Amino acid sequence: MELDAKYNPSSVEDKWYSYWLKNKFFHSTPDNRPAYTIVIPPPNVTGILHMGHVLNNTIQDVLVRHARMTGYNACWVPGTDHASIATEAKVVNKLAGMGIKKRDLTREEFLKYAWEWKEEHGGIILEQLKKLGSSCDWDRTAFTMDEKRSESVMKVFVDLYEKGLIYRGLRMVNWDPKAQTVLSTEEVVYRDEKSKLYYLRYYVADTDTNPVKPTGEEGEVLHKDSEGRYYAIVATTRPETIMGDTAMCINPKDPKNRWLRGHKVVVPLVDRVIPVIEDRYVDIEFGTGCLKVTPAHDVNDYALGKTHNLEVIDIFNPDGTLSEAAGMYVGQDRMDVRRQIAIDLDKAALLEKVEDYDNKVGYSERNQDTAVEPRLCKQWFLKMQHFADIALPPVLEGKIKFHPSKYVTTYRNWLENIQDWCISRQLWWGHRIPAWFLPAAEGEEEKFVVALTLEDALAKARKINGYENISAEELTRDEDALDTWFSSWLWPVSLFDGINNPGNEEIRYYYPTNDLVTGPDIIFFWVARMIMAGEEYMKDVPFSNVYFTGIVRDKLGRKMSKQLGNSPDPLTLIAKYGADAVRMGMLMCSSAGNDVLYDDSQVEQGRNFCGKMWNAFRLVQMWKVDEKVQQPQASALAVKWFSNLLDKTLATVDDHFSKFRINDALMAVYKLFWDEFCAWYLEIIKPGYGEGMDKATYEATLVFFDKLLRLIHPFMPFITEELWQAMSERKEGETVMLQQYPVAGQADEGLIADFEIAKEAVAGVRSVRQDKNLSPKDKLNVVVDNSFPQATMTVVSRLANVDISCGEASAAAVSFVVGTTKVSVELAGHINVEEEIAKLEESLEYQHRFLASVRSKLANEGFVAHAPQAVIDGERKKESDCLERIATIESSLKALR
RNA sequence: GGGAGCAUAGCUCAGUUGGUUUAGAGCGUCUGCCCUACAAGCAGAGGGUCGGGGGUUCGACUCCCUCUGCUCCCACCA
Repeated sequence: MELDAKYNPSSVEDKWYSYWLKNKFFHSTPDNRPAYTIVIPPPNVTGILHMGHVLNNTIQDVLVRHARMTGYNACWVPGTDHASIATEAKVVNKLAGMGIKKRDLTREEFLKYAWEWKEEHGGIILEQLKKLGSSCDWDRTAFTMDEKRSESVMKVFVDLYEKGLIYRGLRMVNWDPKAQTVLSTEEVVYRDEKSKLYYLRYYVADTDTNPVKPTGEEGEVLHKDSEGRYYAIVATTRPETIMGDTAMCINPKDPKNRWLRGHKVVVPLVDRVIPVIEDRYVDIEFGTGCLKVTPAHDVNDYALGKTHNLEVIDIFNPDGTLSEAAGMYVGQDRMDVRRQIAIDLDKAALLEKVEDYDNKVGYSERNQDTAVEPRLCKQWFLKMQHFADIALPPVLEGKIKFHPSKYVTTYRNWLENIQDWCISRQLWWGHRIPAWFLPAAEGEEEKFVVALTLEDALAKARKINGYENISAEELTRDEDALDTWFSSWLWPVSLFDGINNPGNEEIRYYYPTNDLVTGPDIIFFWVARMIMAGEEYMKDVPFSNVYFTGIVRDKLGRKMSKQLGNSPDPLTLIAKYGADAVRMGMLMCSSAGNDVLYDDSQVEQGRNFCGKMWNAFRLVQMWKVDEKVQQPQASALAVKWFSNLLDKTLATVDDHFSKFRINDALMAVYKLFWDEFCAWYLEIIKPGYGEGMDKATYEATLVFFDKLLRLIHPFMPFITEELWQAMSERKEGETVMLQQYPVAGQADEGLIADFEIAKEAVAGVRSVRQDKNLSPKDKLNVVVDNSFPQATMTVVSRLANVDISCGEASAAAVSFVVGTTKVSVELAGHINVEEEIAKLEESLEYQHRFLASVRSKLANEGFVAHAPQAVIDGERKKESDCLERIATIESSLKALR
């Protein structure tokens, strides 16, 4: 087979990916092998591949391919997430572009557009994953809103409701005025913001009937205007909410404001009279110690309102504009009103001052330009204490291991302070809540039934007193959909239909899955909740290991983002460098849990490695076996050495895999191939120009190459398949991806150590050459001690281009020490005695200093008394080795002089 | 405000219960090489008082305290 001079990934990758697909190599069905299962973190169905996906999915693919080659029935289940908020927002935007408003459409019409959008854009990301080489079982591709998954969600909702874990309640929730839906606390991200603190005048209203009586206490602060009217000053960041004020609150222990006790004050501009209440909640030190209370628009104020029985005035519409209830600025956006009301207050001499103020403002995780509004409304909640109780033990007890383990603390803290999960969303794109409302009279408490179908709902409704004759038409289904995560938390179970069809063959075989690879940013959203659902519905953990990847950043450490334009397009990279190069580039710089600083140079390194493999293969391939050629000694030794080194490295790689140190495993493999196999092994056995190669060496080399390809395959699937296929005639249906992963054997450490001495000797001679400006082509004479590993001399001779012998070097030689033996390069005519003496003296001095440090340790009675024997022996060995080296250097010096 | 983590070569990071010759790797840098596998390469070299200070110990990059500087997570201070 003729190979191109350069590796061309694009012509190779599609070819082998289709081959793998055609032969269904990725497909898994239960059999008698142990299962190895990964469920993909389902990407947004209409999303496109970014660098984070590349990292995440490369790691999953490495794990899956490795497992597949080590005897497991490996199954990587792919799928996509309906991502309700994000997708609905995209559809709303698209419709807006067409001049259609969501609220002008019926639910059915809107969903028709949404499904069209999903069909059009959905699944693109899965095609992109294929370009990466992902070995997912595509026959199992799922969608969080497909039939089975939807059915699972409905069943779980009904089940949890019946267990009393789901309830409906009026709560202060986080409202996204743009998407016009409620969000869970986890979906709100807080951002530092430069804002203003407005100091407003609240005049005392009841001076006629209840004159202000200063207490005269120390610290009392009275405010009186030029006309002698008393007023309080309230500091607020949100002056636009004063229309909703129903009280002003002071701390009963605050001497500054105690004179306000029992009074009423006037809300500025609004002219509503509100009471002054007292509560220890108020921070005396903050602002003026006076707090305006707006129960409808602040969580704490709501709590205050409850204890003090205050009226709740909701002044906002769902879209964040002011409502009729505000009485002023009706219809204007809350942010515009904030600016305007400051002006109006100032004009009315009700604005005392404005200060700069840093505070945190909540935004929707999905929508970074509209601040979240606390809002009082009725929603569906899931009680979480029960789930926290069942999800904590498996992680604390190590049944589930987190990599890195520091996330156990994060996990624990969250579960120990768990809040109920708001699961309803005012969206149409999602799983519609299976609850039906019964007709109820005005002011009467709402009545509803939760059921899988309308028929069930009707049957349930008819059992309620007074509704025995209700008809299906009178039931109205809840308009809301469920939080996206309410379907993804079932993912490891629902993918194998474990909810609808408990105990089926697949769920029994594939569950629990093995490893989960995901980002720490969704540890609460997803990881924790999957553990909850797994424990609730399978009475078992959903996975044994969670590998948390870092965030992909640019080389300056900035997050990749569209705005910064610092996020390369993975497909462009793959087209330019090849998928294997991109995979390797991502893997090299990623240790579990650490952020990844991405730089093109890493991918270039991956590309270079492909080139190296390619060329090494070309070299081996051009060799011809000559039966008449005897195996050279150097080759025989090289074969033995590399075989042992391979065994040693395999053990290292196994160890790295077992600890999820994927990048270390890759690094070990990289060095084995490049430094050891190419730079040493191939150079030793390489026949001279035009010469044939002996059969034994050639065959051993093919065995090595085959093992190396298998070893590298999980990391770089395409080039390894290409080369493996090119190695010999392969039958249709054969593939490297289903070969056995190389198994480590016992390595001869002594042989490897001897060989290291030889390598150092070679490097030493080369260094002398470079130093003396001698061509590598000129053969030199080298003399070594008897202690030099004799068997390796032939290797030194070959690689350093020297004649090597044991014995005494002449005076005209340059010497260096390798380990404890002397290597001398005969250099008659090239030697500068002064220089060599200086060099040797320098190294002699160094050895003496080292000797002194070792001896001072050994002379230390404490050391000798306390240190373990092995350590003391080690120091003794250092001492004797050092003495040997000193003797060697001194003899060289003597010879020179 | 609470919690977690990090600080080792120019850059990115290893350093696994304290002792493995005087701390390692990859990339980058410098020098010399186009030698029929590979210049996307080969050969060689330089580069660190392990953030500062203190302590424990015979011995500290490793354990403890403290300071400094970053990062992340959580939290209702208007």
